[in-house]
Amino acid sequence: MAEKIKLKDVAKAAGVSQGTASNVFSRPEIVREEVRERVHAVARELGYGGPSVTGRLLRAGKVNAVGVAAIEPLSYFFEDLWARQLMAEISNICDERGAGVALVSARNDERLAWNIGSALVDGFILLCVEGGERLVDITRQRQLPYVALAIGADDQSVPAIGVDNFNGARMAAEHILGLGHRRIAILSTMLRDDHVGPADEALIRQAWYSTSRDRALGYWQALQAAGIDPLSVPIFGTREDEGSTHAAVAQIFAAPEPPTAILAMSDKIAMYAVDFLFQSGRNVPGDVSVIGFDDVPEAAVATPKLTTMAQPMHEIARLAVDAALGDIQVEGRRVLPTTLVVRESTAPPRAK
Amino acid sequence: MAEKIKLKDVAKAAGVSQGTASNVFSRPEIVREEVRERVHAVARELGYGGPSVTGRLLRAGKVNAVGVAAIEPLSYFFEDLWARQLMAEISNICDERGAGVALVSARNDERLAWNIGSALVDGFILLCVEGGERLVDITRQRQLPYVALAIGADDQSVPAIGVDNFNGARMAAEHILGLGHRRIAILSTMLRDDHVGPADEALIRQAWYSTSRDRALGYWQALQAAGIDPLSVPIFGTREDEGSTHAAVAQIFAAPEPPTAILAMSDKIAMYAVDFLFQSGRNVPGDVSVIGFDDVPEAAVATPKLTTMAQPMHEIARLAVDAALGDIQVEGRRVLPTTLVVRESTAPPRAK
DNA sequence: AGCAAAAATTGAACCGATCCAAAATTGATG
DNA sequence: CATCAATTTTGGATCGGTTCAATTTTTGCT
Repeated sequence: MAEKIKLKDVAKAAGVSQGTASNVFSRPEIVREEVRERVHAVARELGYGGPSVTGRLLRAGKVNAVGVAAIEPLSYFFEDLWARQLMAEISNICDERGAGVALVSARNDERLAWNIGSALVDGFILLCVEGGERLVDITRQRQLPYVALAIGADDQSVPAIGVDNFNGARMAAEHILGLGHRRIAILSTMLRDDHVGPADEALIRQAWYSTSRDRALGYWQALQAAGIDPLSVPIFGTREDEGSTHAAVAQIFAAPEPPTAILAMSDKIAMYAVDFLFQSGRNVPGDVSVIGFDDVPEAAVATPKLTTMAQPMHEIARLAVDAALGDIQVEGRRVLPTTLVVRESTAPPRAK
Repeated sequence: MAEKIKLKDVAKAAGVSQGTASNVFSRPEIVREEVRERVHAVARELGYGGPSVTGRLLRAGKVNAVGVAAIEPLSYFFEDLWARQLMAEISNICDERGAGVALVSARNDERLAWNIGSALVDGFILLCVEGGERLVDITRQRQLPYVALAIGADDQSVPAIGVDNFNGARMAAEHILGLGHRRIAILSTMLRDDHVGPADEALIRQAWYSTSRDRALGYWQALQAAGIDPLSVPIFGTREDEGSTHAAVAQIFAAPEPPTAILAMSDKIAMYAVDFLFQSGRNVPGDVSVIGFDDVPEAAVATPKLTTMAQPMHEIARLAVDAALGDIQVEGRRVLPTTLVVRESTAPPRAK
């Protein structure tokens, strides 16, 4: 079988310089039509597959692709609700920009470092759901633009895009309070890696994940303003899975005066909670109102359709892609507002 | 701001040859520890970010990544059920192999050609749900290994991996017939781009999509063997969406003697059908049995849990990745068997 | 110490294009 | 026909590493 044909071969066979041959492919408008056609003809004849991407790349230094990275198995991108929604938005933006998307990930730090180190991209979008710090550290090595999403810690030196968790949570709580609820419980996302179950004030104020902490604080602020002592409302940490959520709800509703509303820090938690309430014969929103957070696509088609705080996913994705491509510079943390989406899972408490 | 540091600079500063410096990073085991450390120290001091991927690449000629391509918007990969499941498997395999995954797509042919032409990958996996022919043509240009999945046409010159649609469908029908059903209807995936609604024999035998045709023929074979005239069982083409499926089921159940079982060529169709049956007050599997095809993840959690023919997704993904990476050679069409997964949506017909 | 074998290091070629300044060609004009 | 400007083409430098044959250094053994 023939050797791999390169530009040089084509140039020689067509009797032009390599420079001209190169122009035929990458800037056809500057070469005389006659020459252009001859070169094309020769190329076709020789079976030349067009300029090698790698060669071009080396010269250009730009790949025109963004890498999305997470400390998770690669399949995380296709399985996790939030990641999926975000990826859909990110890929749409990349489509518009004509940029490619590469998925980069590994649970193992060493492997991840290698993958991040060798990904062919112009910049990274970091999905920092877990181990955000490490992910950022590893990415820094690469010396490419990057931006962190959903990062827990609030280190101002890392470019990050996040939502206003505090005010989002406050608005969620205000919605519930505005409906007239007074007995309320909170279902939290992870506060610390090793914690599940009832949480106290200290644990919350010192939570490892600022997302969870800020949302809790937002809820509290609204409760306080409504004259309810935040410390009197039960707050349970969950792992955002069925088991820990059901356990938490079970414990909450075992109390003598169970709540009439639940503030859930994620739609996933909210949906598991709704699930459990149905199974235990309670009606949502008839007996209990539930409000989620994030507005994942499933929230709109769940039964009942979930009331929740929507993250401006589209804008997050746009900013993230621009930052990763180096088109804009994100310094410190860029905070975006959330909006309340009222659907069917919240209603005034049943009149006594 | 300093210039970009390159390997050469590090080598000079550390007083070693560029070759040695290169080895420090890519084959550390062959350089003396003392030297290795000195070079690393210098590199750190200079702020060297590790060997540039591009440079390495140019030499190596291998990217160690597979591209997955489709004639769809990029977000298709995160939104479509089947694509998602497949991608999850593909990415797991790539994880194992230490290979990266790049998503390549566009609805527009020209853009797609450009994207495929400039994707930094070692090979392609083609998701040929639609316009498979064109996708293959475009990919061929690139002169890299590729393999087509779910391709409709059966051109033996394109390396493809598919499932045994004929026998899978036959087994599905045999399951239904084995339960005692005799009045049956078929809901088909697209037979031709322009067709929806009742189909006749000619249409099926000349279907544009061999997947649909083979499944239909498989059903017929089983029906025939059970002494039922295939031409007497209604078969409706759908677009695999809610509208066309509901319409088809409505029409089917408007007949004086409606069927007691439905053979659906995809889980998506099956789920929409179940949906409609519930809405019209019929019980599944009490009144009507429904069997799907594909075994998407949702089939296992639907209500009722869907009986279906499982595609060996894991193996498909493994073969596809190996082929795209050029590790194995797929010639012509490689056909994999499907397996029956009995869940809750099928049962014997109600005794008369 | 002497010498062969093993290990480490070097230097230059090479991967496949793009880019740019300089040279060659073409065309218009006086 | 000479001159000048505009258009094309050329050759060689460059991007940032890897690799391999050749060379130098180290090690092991007598």
